[in-house]
Amino acid sequence: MPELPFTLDQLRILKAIAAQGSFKKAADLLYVTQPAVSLQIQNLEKQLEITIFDRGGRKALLTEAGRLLLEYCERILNQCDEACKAIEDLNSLKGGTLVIGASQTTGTYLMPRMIGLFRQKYPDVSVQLQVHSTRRTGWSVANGQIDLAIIGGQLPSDLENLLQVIPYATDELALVLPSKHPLSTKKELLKEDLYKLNFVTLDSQSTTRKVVDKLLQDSGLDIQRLKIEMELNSLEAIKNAVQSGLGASFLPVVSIERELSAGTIHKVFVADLEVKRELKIITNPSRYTSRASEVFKKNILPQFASLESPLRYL
Amino acid sequence: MPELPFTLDQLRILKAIAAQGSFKKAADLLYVTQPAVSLQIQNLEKQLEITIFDRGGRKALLTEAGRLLLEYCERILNQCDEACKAIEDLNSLKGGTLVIGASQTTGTYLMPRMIGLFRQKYPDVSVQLQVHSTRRTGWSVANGQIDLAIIGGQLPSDLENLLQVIPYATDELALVLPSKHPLSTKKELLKEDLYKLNFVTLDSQSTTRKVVDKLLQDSGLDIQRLKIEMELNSLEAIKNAVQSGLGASFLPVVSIERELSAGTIHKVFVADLEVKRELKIITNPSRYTSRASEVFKKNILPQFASLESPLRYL
DNA sequence: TTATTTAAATAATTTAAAAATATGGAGACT
DNA sequence: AGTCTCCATATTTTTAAATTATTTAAATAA
Repeated sequence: MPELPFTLDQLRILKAIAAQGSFKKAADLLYVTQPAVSLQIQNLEKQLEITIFDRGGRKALLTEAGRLLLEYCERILNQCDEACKAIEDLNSLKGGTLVIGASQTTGTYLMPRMIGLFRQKYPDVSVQLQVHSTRRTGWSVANGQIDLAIIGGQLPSDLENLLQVIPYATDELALVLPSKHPLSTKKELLKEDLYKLNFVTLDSQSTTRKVVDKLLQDSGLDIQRLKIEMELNSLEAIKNAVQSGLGASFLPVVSIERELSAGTIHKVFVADLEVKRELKIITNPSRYTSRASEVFKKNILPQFASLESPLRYL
Repeated sequence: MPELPFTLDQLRILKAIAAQGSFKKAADLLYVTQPAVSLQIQNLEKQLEITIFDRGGRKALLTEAGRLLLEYCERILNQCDEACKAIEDLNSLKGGTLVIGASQTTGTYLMPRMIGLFRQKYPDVSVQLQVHSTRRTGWSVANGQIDLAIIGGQLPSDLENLLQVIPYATDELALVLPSKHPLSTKKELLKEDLYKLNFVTLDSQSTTRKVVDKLLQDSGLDIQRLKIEMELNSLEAIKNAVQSGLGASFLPVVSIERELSAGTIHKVFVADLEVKRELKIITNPSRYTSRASEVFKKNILPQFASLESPLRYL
């Protein structure tokens, strides 16, 4: 690694003198005194072993070596300016990439709207959405591949300590029935009614499925007695199955907003049963937090939910 | 003129850390202590308002902003290296341009050989030869358009003080006759014999012509009585005229070397008459002297002549 | 777990570089 | 000649950056 025989300040001074044709004017332009300019150029000339300016006449004129150096000087300073701009853009969210992690549910129904809002405000930041399991999302946040994620399940305990986990919103998993189902007209079901239903569920690996099972079990239900018509790995598929009258399901309300208002699916309350899960924001506190990530967390997320109110849609 | 938010040293450090993956190793590489490296990066991060390195783990990893900055960093440092190389080349005469001025005579017969020798030694320095009158050459040297010149005439007195005038060599203006001329067999002519000759001369504007006229006049000759057959503006044309038997002429010996050895022109001595002029090197002491110019003056010129010996040809 | 190693941050001191102020000299213009 | 402008130089002051020494934190090994 060779030492550099000049500094950016010297190049800046060189450029200013060349432009102004005068040491004095260059000094004024750069808000320094004239001797400061003289000394810097003298240093530069000493270090490069060249004469840069002809100081004889009325004007300070570049020598051949000076002109050569000036060419490089301009290029270097331009690159510097560009670098500054790029960094500024990054700081002011006019560039960069935000990588967001989410589970299937939030990734499908919630994140697109959030990302839409974010991109509307910061169209120059590209956003990448990675939909994975809670576990894998957690690891990605831990090693920096994901800036910020929303999860609905439980993190492995080792990750739990490593990451910052902030409760974000409550996601209700509503019991939904086909609109033609006999029980769909009732205002409220009893827990025992659940045993009469045929369920269409997510497959047993899914975090959401586990959460539902656990909550039902905790509320005293025997999940073995529940009849499972079929297991599908896509919420959309389940929704279609329910709408076709194939069975009932516990689905996140965020995923059935449209169907509820269209009346193609019925949401039914069950006495003494609330199937809810906490959505949590996870970040890695020991890693660099990009501005984009900060902004997303502080400005975008709160617009969609708070701890007190359920998830809402803009 | 915006202030620059970073220094080249900081960029150098950034690059080193990125390459080594460690602050410590970068410090070793740059022959500074580790705190110096840390502090500089901290300054850089403060000034740019970004985080550049993820220092959490075993290795120092670049953040997104860091990677962005590094890209520019590499480009900037490369340009710096290139600039250094270009300057070095200039210093070691591997580049640059040498502008030489000369009068018609020296420019035609002397300079090509000198420049040939120079270019043989320094093939990467391009040389430009400007043939002008003594007056114009002088002004060009004064305002820096010409690095160095050889003149045979008298400079205007204002330029005389401004420029450095170094006697270089004596250029003899020999009386030449057609080889068939009756007088060409004589060993030596008398001054009076000149009145019998028909002269082919340079036009009266020419410096060389003026010099010749003045010397003849000074030696007691009445130049009005000399018969001038014709005035031409080219030495080559005069040489041809003389060879064709149209008349005699006073010509610089440097211009008739070939013809003398071929015997197509005869050089004749005139008793008590020496038509000689001083060739002088002129430079501008108040201006930057390029290496190429220095070398030309110190190494090339002395090989062709000295004050004691007349001009010689290699 | 605890000890050990390694890396980076921090604190305090020293050193060095780059400013400013004041002054002097040379060329240009009146 | 006299004045003005511009650059160089000398000296002092200020500021910045480097060093040594120490602390903190993380990763590795016993």
